Amino acid sequence: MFGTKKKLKEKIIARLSPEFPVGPAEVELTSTPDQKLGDLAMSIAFPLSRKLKTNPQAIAAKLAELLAHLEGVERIEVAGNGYINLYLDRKQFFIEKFSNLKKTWLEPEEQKIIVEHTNINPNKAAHVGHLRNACLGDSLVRCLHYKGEKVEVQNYIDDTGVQVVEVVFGLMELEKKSLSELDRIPGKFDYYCWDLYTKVSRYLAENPEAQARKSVILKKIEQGLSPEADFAYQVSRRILRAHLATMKRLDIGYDVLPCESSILRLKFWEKAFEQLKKRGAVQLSKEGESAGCWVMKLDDNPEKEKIIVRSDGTVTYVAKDIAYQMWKFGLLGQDFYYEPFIEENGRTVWISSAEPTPYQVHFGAGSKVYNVIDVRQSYLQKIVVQGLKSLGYLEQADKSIHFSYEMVALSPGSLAEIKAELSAEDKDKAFLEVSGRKGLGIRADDLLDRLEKKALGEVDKRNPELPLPNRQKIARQIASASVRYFMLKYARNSLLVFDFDEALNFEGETGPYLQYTAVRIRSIFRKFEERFKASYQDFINHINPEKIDLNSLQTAEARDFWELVIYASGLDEEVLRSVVSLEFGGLAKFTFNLCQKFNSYYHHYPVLAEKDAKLRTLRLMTIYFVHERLCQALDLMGIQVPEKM
RNA sequence: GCGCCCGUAGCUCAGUUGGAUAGAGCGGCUGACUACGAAUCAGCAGGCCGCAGGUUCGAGCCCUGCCGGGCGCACCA
Repeated sequence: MFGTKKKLKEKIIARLSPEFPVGPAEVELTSTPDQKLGDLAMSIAFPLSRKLKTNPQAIAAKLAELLAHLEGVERIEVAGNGYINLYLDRKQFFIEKFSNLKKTWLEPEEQKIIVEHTNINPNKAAHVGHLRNACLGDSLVRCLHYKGEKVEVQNYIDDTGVQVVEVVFGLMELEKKSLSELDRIPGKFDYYCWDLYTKVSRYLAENPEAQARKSVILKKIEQGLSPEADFAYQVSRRILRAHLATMKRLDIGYDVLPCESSILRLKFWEKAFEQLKKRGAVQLSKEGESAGCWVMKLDDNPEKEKIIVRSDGTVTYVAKDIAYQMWKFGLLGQDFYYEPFIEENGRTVWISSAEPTPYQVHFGAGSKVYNVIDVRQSYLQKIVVQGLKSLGYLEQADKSIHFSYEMVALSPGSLAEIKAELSAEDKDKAFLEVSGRKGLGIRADDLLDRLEKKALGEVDKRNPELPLPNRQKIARQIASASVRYFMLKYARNSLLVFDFDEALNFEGETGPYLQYTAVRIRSIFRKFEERFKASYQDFINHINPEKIDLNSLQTAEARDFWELVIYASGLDEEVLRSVVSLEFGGLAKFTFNLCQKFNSYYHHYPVLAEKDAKLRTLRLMTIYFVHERLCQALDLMGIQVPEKM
């Protein structure tokens, strides 16, 4: 559809521009509210009527006359009080789309795009809030790939921050563990730390004097002194492995894991600081509350200033982030060293190192950067961008995108299910924010386990003849699809109140519904091969699309066929819209609607049972067409199609 | 106090730079499995789009004010 519109638009402008003041900005082809009103609509007559001070209907009639006999357009009508509706040449359209199923009209625009997502503090298990981040980020990556962009996926690891420090504090001071005992802690280490982290938070709240001991540990970790730094290293690496394993369950992967410890040891900040000072982007505050600190003034509010370097010379989180952001754009004049961390499906995931390594790989230096971070960080992200601006990197500041989304909260029902202990104040709220510190959260692996268990039960009922490993694989695919669709279907600005009943539903607008639709189409393909003793793919490849006869279709079927075809052709546009708006709800909705339309079609028109060979072939082509588009859409959402369901 | 976001059906949410008759899912009520798989489909009920003004050919969408809710505004990350 994207390609069709693009071509049509050019032709329309060529026809109209000699007589009317119209250009690419004015001519907009939109869909009609009803198929009866045509396939594409233009509302250009309305703005023109204002400019030319005549009534819109008269202008529309004139325009329609100029547009008569456009290639690919069967007829044009003026409708309503001035809409111009285009009816496409259906056969030509279908043949073109059918013959170019693997092709996209979208084109890459950037040299290299960096997408940073997941970014979980390596001190506890991943929870549902992190899943939203990773699912959004991964779908963006997939859509950018589809568009033809070169993409690098980064997952930033804050392995020296206070969150890790608190777990180290817990291990050393509360649990009295030695470094060698760490490896021997049984079970899921990320779960162990989940509990330990809340225990430490409570301890620190009750024993304020312990803060000093914690600060000592923090300093030692930042300076790389043992054994504290070794503890932090062990803890963060082991939990990082757990996080990557969790994300792998959702088919989410990464190219590189830049670590804060590397940023500190390679002195990235010092390089950034020099540039900032030279440019006057930061000033040494002489008076007031911030005396002795290096601060950055805010563009939109000169009264306010943000502290970048503390009076004791240590750097804040934003400072490190500015340096990191500069590195992403290749503005630091320095790179990390790298070593392989793990291998996933034949893809190496690299991790940063402060020491030279034998590996000649390089990351960063993107032309555009997306940071997938929740909305609460908007203020800090703005400061990071301002840092780039005040250094004179205007283009980079412009292409430094904060992909923000609202947080995940828990419904009262969900809180009851995890047996959360709530304060009197929290009990009255309609929902509660996920909090690792309080231990309030649904762990990602717990959710996936529950979904898999439920899915396996359903698969067992329907496909008892399948071997257990197959059924388990299907259950995993269903659980993953369920989570991914759930995380994508909401607009990113809307607060997601997590509820088990909704998340565990496999019916209606859910991931499994989409999978089920694809499975049923494939089931027809399989039956075709059994019945006709021929490869379905070969059959499709040998069809001559020119020979199809759409006029032989009954009125209702012609309508339903066309609706399905034209809707399925909207994928390219939907992907582009997702990438531009960073909203994936539209893509999710598109896929769901496509499935609904197909399921309805499927109930009305038998395919294999159809006696008329020509009609059967046309229906086979139709469902093949839908299947291809559907699978592309599913892949963009990271949803796999099970062999059976 | 300042800034950002949200308010649409009983519930959870869509609504494509302002466009034609505001849509889904869940829940409720009717129906449809000897069929290419019922994790499905067909249908019914359910709406002062928070409230009040304004802008215009046209407003759920834009502007102003108000009401209700959330999140930011640290020498925390």
